[in-house]
Amino acid sequence: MEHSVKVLLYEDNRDLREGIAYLLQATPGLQMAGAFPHVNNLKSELHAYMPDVVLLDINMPGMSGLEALPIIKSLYPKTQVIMQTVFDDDERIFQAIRSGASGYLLKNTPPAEIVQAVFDVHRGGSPMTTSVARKVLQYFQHPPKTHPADHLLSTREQDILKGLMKGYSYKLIADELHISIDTVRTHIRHVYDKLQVNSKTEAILKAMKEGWV
Amino acid sequence: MEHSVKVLLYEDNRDLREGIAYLLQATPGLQMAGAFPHVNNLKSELHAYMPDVVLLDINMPGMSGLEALPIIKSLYPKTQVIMQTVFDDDERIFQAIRSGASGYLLKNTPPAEIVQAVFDVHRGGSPMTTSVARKVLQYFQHPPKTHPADHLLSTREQDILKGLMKGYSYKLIADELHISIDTVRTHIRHVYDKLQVNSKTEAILKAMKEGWV
DNA sequence: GCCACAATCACATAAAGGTGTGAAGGGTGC
DNA sequence: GCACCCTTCACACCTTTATGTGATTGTGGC
Repeated sequence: MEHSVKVLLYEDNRDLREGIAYLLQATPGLQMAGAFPHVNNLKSELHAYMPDVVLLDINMPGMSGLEALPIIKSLYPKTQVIMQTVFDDDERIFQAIRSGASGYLLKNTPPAEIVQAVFDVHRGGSPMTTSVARKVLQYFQHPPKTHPADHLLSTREQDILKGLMKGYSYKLIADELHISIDTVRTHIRHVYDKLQVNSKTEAILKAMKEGWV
Repeated sequence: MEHSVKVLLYEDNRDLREGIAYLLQATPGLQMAGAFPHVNNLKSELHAYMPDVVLLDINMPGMSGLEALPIIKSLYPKTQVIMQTVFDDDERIFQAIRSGASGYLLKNTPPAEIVQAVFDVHRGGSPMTTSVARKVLQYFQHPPKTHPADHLLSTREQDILKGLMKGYSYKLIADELHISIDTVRTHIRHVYDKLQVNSKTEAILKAMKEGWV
């Protein structure tokens, strides 16, 4: 094989940091470039060590791993980053993914798997704790819907809005719902008032942006 | 713990099927309900065994695993399905995910990990081969864009369409692009012709559906 | 040079959409 | 009962869009 994989580790817990560092350093094919308790000197450390893989704890004093991640990916896009955290809440996970994380491990991951994960990301895989993977899949199946419309718009108003979002004209909507076109106008007026828009296009765009596709 | 996890296995390769079946059957906490080389009797087998987890090969003679998956999920939504395949092409992966697969393992997965995967899905996780996970993450970061518009619509026509998609009126678009409103009309006419629509709304919806958001 | 096409503009007409105003019946809640 | 909202409808007036027809200029290919 070519050169060994250079790893940089950020982890504020000293025992954990030294433990992982020792393990990585002792693994053939891996090269432990450095291990730090915070990311305050991130840029200079990245420049100095040019790591292939960064193991990044999310919760650290000072700048968090989530803030550090986009910096790493913007400066060195090819660097693979594995996030580590005790929390598996959706928000952090998706923020990390959007920022370009290549792996996401919970802190209960056994050390041997961490080592495996480093190799995995370097080979182009994305090691993930299975519970994290599940959340990612669920996001696919049910893109998050913020439903303020449910109580903001009445059921009839939602019917009309759905009609608009299908590209229907007032007349078509009226026919489909078996009401007069003037009634459709009235409902649309109310929808516009509530969504604070004043054209069909704006209403549709807003409805889509808010997620109720 | 409560009752053991009931597993149903579909795999056309006899050696593989019997090997995995033996392993599952020999694992404490797992109950091997049945192992079949095809899904032609899927419904009756599901009804007979009521499995917690289904291990489903994609490439089988007759009905494929991808076709069987939606049937399983529609009949027994709570049943967890792990897909197994030798191919990791994007199309199959995303079709499986959309159909509700909870796990996705490549065929080179060691048997011990298959067993682990069964427990994982039953616990609510989503075991995935890391290369599959990578594709899923990439899909997140760069939602696929089909850009037929690039050559279908001229640059100016795309400018106008973008204006529409921002909710602008003809007049606003004209001002922004420093052209007359009649020119905007002309371009929009051409856009409608090319997209085969006949209203602003339809054009916007089509543009969004095609991905050029 | 000719052709196709992109980009610009103009004038005109009909259809669709947006807004003001008003009103009647049904339902919920206090 | 009364206030408030939802749903339904009507008429009027104006703006925005959609479409028909036609024209000029410039660019790139053959």
